[in-house]
Amino acid sequence: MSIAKTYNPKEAEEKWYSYWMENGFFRSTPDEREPYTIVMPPPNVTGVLHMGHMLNNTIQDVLIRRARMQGKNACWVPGTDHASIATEAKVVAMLKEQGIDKKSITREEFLKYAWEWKEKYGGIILKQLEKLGASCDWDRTKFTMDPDLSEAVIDTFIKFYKEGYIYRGVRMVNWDPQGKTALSDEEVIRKEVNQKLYYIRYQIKDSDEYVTIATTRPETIMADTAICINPNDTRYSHLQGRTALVPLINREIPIITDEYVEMEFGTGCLKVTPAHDLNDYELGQKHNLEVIDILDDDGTLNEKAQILVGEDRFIARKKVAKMLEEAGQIDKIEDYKSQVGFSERTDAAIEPKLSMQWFCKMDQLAKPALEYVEDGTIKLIPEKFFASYKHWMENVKDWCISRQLWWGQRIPAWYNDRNEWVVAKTEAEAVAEFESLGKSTNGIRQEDDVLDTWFSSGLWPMSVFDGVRHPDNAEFNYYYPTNDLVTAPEILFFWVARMIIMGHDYTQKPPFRNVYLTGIVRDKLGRKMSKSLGNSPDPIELMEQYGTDGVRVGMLLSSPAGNDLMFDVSYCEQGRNFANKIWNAFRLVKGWETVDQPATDAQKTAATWFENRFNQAVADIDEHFANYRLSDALMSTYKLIWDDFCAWYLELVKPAYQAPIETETLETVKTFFEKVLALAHPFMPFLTEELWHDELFGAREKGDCAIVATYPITQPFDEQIIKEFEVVQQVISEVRSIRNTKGISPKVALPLAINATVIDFKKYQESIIKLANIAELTFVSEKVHGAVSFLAGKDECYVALESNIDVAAEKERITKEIAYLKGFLASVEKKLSNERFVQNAKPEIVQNEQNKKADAEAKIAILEESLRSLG
RNA sequence: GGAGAAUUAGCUCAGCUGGUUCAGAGCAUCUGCCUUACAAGCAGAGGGUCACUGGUUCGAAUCCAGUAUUCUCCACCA
Repeated sequence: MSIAKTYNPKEAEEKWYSYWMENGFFRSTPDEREPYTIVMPPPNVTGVLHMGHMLNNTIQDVLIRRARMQGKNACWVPGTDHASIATEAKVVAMLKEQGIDKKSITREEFLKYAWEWKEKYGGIILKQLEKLGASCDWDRTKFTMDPDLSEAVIDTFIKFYKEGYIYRGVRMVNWDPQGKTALSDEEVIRKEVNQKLYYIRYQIKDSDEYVTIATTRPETIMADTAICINPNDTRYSHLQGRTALVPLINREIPIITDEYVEMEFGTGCLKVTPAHDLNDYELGQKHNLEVIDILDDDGTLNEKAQILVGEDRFIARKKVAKMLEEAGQIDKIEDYKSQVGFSERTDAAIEPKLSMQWFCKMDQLAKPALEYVEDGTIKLIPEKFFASYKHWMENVKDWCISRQLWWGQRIPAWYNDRNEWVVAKTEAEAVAEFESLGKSTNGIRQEDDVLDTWFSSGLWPMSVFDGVRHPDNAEFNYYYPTNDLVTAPEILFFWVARMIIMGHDYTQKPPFRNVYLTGIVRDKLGRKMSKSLGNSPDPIELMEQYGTDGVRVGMLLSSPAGNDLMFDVSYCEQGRNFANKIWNAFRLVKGWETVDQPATDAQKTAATWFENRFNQAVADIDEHFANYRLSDALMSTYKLIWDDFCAWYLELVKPAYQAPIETETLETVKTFFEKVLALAHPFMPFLTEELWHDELFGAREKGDCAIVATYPITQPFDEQIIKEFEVVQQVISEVRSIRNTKGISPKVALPLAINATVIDFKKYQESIIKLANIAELTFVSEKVHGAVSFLAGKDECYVALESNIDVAAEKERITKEIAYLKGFLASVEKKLSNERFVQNAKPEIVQNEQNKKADAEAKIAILEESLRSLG
């Protein structure tokens, strides 16, 4: 029976994914085996698969599949994140398209829309992961707003509150005027922006004098409550204690002094606007200044501004500047570059805003989380991220955890009509709490505050096993701490640090042992792949085009941990080609007729070599996995299969055209084939499963699948055998090379004579004849004259050509080689004659140099002899 | 403004605590092959002052210092 000439991934992919699913191979329940657990970083519920997910989840799948094959109880928990602000923004936009304003509907109505939307569009990404071959335990799929997970979030809030980590207060926060919510520091992205620096004159009261200040934000002058100068600044000493007038509105403000003001910057005078700048706020606190907040939640000016009420801050900026100019109160305007914060999600310019919010105290919580990484309990891979992790942990500020949104877990705080409040899980408990405090419960209500998404995702490794609500449950105890976390470095602080903090606070254990930080997927030009740039290929299309296995291989081929991946479709092509190579190797074996015979000696020799080489490769691969060097592990697998298995082993045992193969050898080949399929399975699950079930291997028992095949275990191997065969390979290559350079067709069989003094070539006689196409192989003990010669190791080989050899060319070639060896020898001798080297270097190094010397001398002697014999 | 990282073949990257894994791999390139598993292939070949300048050392791609270029993270100076 013949099979297709090229591998057709599509069919295999559909067939085997549903087969795995139906037979429960992805499912995990606690048992006596060692668990191996990964919780998937939950993609946003609104997300669609992009190249970053592709990389991330391929890595996780490779790890989980390998662990499963190693006999561990592998559990990969998938899920999605409600992504509070990002999702709410999308729902708001959707409603807007339908002509519905968020303000016009109630919270309950909005949430109804949001849930509908989530049901409709949410989780597309999980479906897409199936195409990738992700072997998640889908029965465990979680969503961060599932009732049990939400309850865990509320419980945690209350616990942290009781432990004193959570407090409520008025602080300067990052305000997103578009999302109309507070943000944490981590959600603010700073970008350099070209701005104008306006030099504005403030008149001194009862005088014709002016003081000039420099600001980038003239629209905030109406909120000024002081002018500040450095007390040491003699230029302005005469102004101390005077009063200035805010331009346009002529409000009186004091002139104060503080060393905070840099004399060199601008004019050395600072306008103090406590409501709209963090530093000014602190200055205001210090000097007891009034706080005038002239901005509404949406970034428009309110009535306190007195002028331009209702205008957006950026329009107001221009208008104020114009009005000042007309009033002659602008000295000059300079171009100026400065850092401005933008909302990570809405990209709106952040407004520092004084606001009542909930905060989580971080300093104490952060300490054990830092220790875990410091003492190696948790390993960051690659380690280079430790420095910034440490820096963040040591400088972490309190975390603003409340968001003025609807989509998320509502903060369990209850207020009465006097705005007194208690923290309680239910209204009933709140009532009881109020009463026990002797406070009114009139008008009891909750505010429209929800918790930061990262507060809930921080619990993810615990909450997916219900470990927050029921820490004693068997599943949690079995699977937690999880093993590996695979995620992007961007969210090291957002997410990883907080999981460690929360995990420790609950369990006194780390939530995972290893954090594998993947790189960013970039295009060939080094640009980050993004939708807006349009430089990202559609992963689904890629999989259609190159096959899922091909794309998986392509992704991994050049992505060492933590390094960015310069993605190019040619990698997928390489992956596809590799899949095809395996497919065709299989076709070869499948096509053989058999004869009931034992293996020949040559076949046995080949099998011995390959077995040792295989074990060597397994050892390599194991080591690469231990170091999380997946691309190296893949490359070792790739070379083992392509070069050693296909190009050498199969060629060695391959019977002549239409000749049958010995049954014993076929069995050996099949055994090896299964082993290499097992090695390749984590990388190429579909192809390997497809071949695994081919009738070539006979009928498989139920459950005998590549997905649960035994992953090869490191076995001892004989390096000598491998090295010896390398010399044999060298002989074969040299003969081929001679053909190539002399323009002799590969079909022409050549005679070969070997003066074997080191290697037992007799053992490989047949192999050499076969692969180098040798007409006659003789063993000689003396130099063969008139033949092309070459050295394989230290044994000389001769190929007698029919035509006379080109003596001049041979001489030149040999002379060149001698020259090279002599140069090499000279450098070795120089070393050895250096007393300080002999004295200082380790004995084995010196011995090595001596070996090199003897080696080179022996080779030179042989070559010089050859040269002489050429006349 | 601070911190970290990178710079090795045309491209993407290995190269651990200095010395036979020391100048490597894959891809690409070139030459020859439609050899009956595979042209998505086979065989062979070429290709690098290890960014630059110094230093340490018997010995440096490897350690140190400086320079250049690039990247990332962190940081509230109007």
